[in-house]
Amino acid sequence: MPAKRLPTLEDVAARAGVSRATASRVVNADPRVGRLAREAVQEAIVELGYRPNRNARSLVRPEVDSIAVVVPEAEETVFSDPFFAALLAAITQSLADSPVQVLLAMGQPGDSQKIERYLRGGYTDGAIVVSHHKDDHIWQVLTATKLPAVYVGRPYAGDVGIPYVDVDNRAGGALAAQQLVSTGRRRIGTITGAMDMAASEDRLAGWREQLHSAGLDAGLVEHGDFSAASGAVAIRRLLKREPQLDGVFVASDLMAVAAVHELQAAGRKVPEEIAVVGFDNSQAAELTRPPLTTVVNPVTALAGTAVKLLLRLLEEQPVESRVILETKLVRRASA
Amino acid sequence: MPAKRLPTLEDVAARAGVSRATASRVVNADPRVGRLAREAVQEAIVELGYRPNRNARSLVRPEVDSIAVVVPEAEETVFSDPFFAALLAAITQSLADSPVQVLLAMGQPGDSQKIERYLRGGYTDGAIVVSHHKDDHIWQVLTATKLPAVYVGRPYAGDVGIPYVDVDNRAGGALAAQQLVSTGRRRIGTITGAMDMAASEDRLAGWREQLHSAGLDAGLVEHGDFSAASGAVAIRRLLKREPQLDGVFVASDLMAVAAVHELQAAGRKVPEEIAVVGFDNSQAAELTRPPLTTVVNPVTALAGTAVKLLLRLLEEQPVESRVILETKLVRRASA
DNA sequence: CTGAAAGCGCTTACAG
DNA sequence: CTGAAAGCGCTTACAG
Repeated sequence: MPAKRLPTLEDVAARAGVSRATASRVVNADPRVGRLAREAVQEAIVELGYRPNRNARSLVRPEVDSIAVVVPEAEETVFSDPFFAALLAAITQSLADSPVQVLLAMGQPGDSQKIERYLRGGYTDGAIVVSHHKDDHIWQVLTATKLPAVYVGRPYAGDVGIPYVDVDNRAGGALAAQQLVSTGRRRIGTITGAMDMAASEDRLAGWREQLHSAGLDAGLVEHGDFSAASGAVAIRRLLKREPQLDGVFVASDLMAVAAVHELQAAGRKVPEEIAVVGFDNSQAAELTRPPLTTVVNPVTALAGTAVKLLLRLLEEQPVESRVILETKLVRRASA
Repeated sequence: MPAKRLPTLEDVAARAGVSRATASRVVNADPRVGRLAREAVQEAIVELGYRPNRNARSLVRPEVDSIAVVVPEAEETVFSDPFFAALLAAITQSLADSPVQVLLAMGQPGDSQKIERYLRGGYTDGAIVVSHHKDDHIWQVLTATKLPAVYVGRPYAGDVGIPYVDVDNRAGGALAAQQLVSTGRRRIGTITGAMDMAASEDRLAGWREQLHSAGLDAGLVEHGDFSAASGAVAIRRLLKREPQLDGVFVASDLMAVAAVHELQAAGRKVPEEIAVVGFDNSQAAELTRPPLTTVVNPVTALAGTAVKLLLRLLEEQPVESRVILETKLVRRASA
């Protein structure tokens, strides 16, 4: 007799004096079980503290158990950037009423091996990949293993045969630039996100496009990496390069808030002397002083669409290969 | 032939011209497999895009697969209160090098049924329960199903036979009060957390104790629920009740930051006219103006201890029934 | 080094 | 309404 063994359905059946089949039917709320049998089984379940073995069930009833949200970023990043928090909350919420588990797989962006091993390992039935960098090999793994997957954010490599949802980042960057231009700013810079990500490229492209068509210099570009610290550093560099800087588009609110703090610390008035436009429309944008003018990142729609696509993929139904969501500018005090 | 079937080990074996046993050994990196066989199997795996079926493996090799972090709070709360974010990050990190999955189970605090069903459902091998309210029946479920579990934070019902880790909340409340008293404040209030949680009780008790022993009125108590909004409401009530209020201990930084904003909006200078002490030592405490004096909630140690205890429980080793972590005050500008 | 066979805990036609 | 039996995909003594 082993030291400790969890009670199985067999134990429950024995105790209730019925067959495993009947016990199983009770557990699964199958209506065609007699009252006496049902009650006996229910009692046995309580007495034994029976919990079904999920693995055994899944083996024989192949349903969707879990989907992984893959974020090739460090844990600190994931939990400190409100964009991820909001996206994760939204994904979790879209699946709240289904029995599908949401697993979170994170890992250093440089080293996606752990994630790749995870994806290959059969731990999950599908994946939503959220923050995708140029150098990771995630899509190759997804393709090789045929794991149903959806990207949030255009894959850097372009169309790789995996459907994706994205916000129109290019239009967003353009909106931001337009706001700065149309309010009379002339020395306009931008702080980009990590340049190994498609979103950063697109936002920059939109910004650049607008400056060009306004006949302004589109050279005042500094690269951040979406972290608060990088925003502070970048704005300092920008000021150094162009002391007359009077407007800046920062590719995320997290960086933008840091940049505003930095500007204020340097004695520059926002928005009087320099206007700042962020991206994301996160809570922080609203709470910081002055409140941030920013481009909306429709997190809930992004999450909902990704989940919907993945669920369809898992049911082997056809899905759009890409969905691009519109964005808009929210005008507040900073620009 | 079914429309679509994932390749199994059997398929791999057939393709490689070996037995399932050998194929299995290659997948599990068993050294005693000949080079030719190994290579043939590896090739087959790649060609077929084989992913092992985790359920089948777990069935036969009963290892710890996943642990659930149970937070009986709404998704929004979990993702907006930095305390949870920090705790989740820390728990995830402690398990980063192990193959153990971290599942996140959330749900409305009033309605813990969904969580209870989840816990009974056999979805996970163990649980860390993080934010526990008086009315939920989680511990009863854990006890009934013998699911290995650890609480972060003293269970409201007291010693229920489930080990827990907690910070010394009572001492923390006392430290906060002491700081206010010792800097000459005399009309000192407090904003509590949700009163159906042990942490709120303990922090309040510590605060009360100190005021009593300083011979001050300990009646200026307003109840919040740990949300930012509740902090704002509570400080207004406090001011209404006692316009001379010159010090307040707020039971979380999230509420404290909101209270400070509210005070500033009402034209009160912090700390000159009114001192504020928070709890948690979250990032926000550092970033808000003025920076918050606050009591440290040692999140990393809390998480690390909880994981350690749970892992031991899962290995059926004996564990302490409770671990209480010390706390300290971090002095900044707000008090 | 390799394979045939048993078995993990469950569900589900099938037969009654 | 109920049970005997097959089978899900894998691992692992056991025997060779």
